[in-house]
Amino acid sequence: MPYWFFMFHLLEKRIAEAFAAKISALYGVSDPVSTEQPKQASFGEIALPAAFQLARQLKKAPKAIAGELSNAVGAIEGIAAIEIAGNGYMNVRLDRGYYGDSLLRGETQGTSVEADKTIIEHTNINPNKAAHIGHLRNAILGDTFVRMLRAAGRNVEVQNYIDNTGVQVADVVAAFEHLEKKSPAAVRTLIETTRFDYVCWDLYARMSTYYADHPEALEWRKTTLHAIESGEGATSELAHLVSDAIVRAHLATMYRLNIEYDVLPRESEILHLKFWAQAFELLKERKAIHFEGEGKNRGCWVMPASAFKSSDDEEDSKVIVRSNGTVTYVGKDIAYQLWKFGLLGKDFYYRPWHKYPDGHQVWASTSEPQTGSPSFGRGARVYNVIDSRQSYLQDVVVAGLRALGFEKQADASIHFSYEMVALSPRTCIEMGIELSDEDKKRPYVEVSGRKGLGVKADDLIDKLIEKALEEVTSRHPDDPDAQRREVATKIAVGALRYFMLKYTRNSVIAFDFAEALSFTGETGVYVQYAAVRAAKILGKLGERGEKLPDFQADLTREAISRQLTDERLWQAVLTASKADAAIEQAVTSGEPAHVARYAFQLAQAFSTFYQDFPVVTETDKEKKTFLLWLTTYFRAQLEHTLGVLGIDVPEYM
RNA sequence: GGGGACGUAGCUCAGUUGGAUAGAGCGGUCGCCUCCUAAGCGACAGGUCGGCAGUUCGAAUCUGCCCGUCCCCA
Repeated sequence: MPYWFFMFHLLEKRIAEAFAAKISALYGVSDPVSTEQPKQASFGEIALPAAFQLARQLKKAPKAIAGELSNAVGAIEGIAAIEIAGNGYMNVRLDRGYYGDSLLRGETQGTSVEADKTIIEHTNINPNKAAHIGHLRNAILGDTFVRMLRAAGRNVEVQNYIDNTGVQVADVVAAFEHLEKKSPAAVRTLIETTRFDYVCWDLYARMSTYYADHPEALEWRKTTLHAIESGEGATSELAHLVSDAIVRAHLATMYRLNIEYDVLPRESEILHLKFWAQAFELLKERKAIHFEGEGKNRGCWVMPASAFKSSDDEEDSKVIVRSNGTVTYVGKDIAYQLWKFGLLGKDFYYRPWHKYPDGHQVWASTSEPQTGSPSFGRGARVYNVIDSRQSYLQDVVVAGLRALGFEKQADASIHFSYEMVALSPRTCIEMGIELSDEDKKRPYVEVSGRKGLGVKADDLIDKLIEKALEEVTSRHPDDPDAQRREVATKIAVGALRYFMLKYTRNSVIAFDFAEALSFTGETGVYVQYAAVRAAKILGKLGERGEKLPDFQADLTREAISRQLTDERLWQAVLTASKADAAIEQAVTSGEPAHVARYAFQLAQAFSTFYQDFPVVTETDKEKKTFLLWLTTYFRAQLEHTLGVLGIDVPEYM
């Protein structure tokens, strides 16, 4: 990564260090000096509030301290001036020529990828029906965070856990066997001839209704779960058929959104390779859980509440193994989390599952020994992208690690939580979902797979593509259909990914079709449009028979300095140079929305530049060269930032 | 009952560690295509940052209480 990607950061650091040294020398105070963005661009580029903090300790007016400091600090490379403003702010003005020159001529450093592995688990959809918009938020957040970390030089492994032995799969299997009377062969035909994930979506909702009306049918669920766990017989075969087909459908859906995975650890292998048994021994051996002899949890293995919350009430203990000997989800999750850190003492085998068009291979766990397969897991840090409703269970998992003595790994277990995607009442009505008067007044209505209430991911993507195609066709009616469709697809994906990313993680998204289908304002489409226009300027140059200048040769530092006296150009350069600072900050705060927000600001800066400066027709040679350089720089930064968001730039729009 | 999240413009949301005149998009009103694509640009209107008290030189931000919405655990 070129060091100039961090030009702004570098100067901030340089200034902070220079002031910290001077403060220490003058006042004997050794606090780190913080920098801020000035409230208004006209104040300068970097603001130092240090005088306010010192004022209390030194019992002196902030303004006087600021005056002393700015006089004493002396010349700093790359800084043009320091001004005192307000009650004691020190505002720094950068040397514009120095800054622009560094961006143009800065030398590149080799990319250093961290040795430690970061594991990100996301998507994790029950393989029993089509993916819906809630799953999209999970996958898009997870995938974007992966891209952010990789852009910041981290070594990342993407896992998508598949619960192919759970209740949800069992219910669909039971529905095929008992409601539909289908043999495995008949289901195989369905898989080959229908939108199987959609068929299962409806069937799952039907089964749930049936259970509600015929509670005795719940016995089917029990026997089906047993059959699946045994791994033998027609029912088990059916379960594998269903879940494998649905997993393929999910991966195809996610691939439409540029989302790929490295490995699919599956619950069936966790069972057959007896991960839980191993974890159970460990938990007992290290006394992380104990057998309850009395009370409501009599006969259960429980983890004391004191391990995961500020209560030692026996009532709040978490049951890990039920009195009938079956293990709870949390128990299995602890085993799985131990495996992710390489702490379980057991491992999966892997077989190739799917190869993406770019050659990237996804592996799936298997219980049969394989030759030549890679290894997974053994992470130094683990992010679990799971919605906030499960934060209690995630806390218990981390407490389990802690109780086992794995403090470091407990600290490195991060629940990357996010709020759910619900439906706006308006959208429910549009979709023909009946709402009670009470629900109509709510800001949103929760989706429910059990009721089949929700927006399917592929339906939404299709709808977005059709809408984009209309727009593309109205602008380019004569272009070949395939080309228009390709452009429309990139626009649709950009719109969807941006929509899911623009909200911070802890805000509930009340999904609204009108909003999601919007292509104006703060949208992915707006950012793509900026990137397309930047590329178009450079394309236009070629059409006119002109060549791109050799910027390093043609633009002297003096020339850059002259051009950057124009405030508008300076602000443009400044905004464009902050891409990696924005990404870095978003990584630190764990908030992909910050990258989306920066992308929008970057596109806004370009749109303003585009409006103010006709590049191709510029007659002043030096200015034209500079404008062309800035255009290439904008283009690179827009594409880089969109890439981190997983959004492609269309050929045209 | 216990734990957590949230409450900012008509609507949907940002708001870095407490800092300068609280921002953006949508919606509304009014302008801008002979010129690299108007999926764009500019301007205007719109606020008791849920309420009260406190800490502080300074609070949308921190603390306490209250009101309201949602989620989880029992």
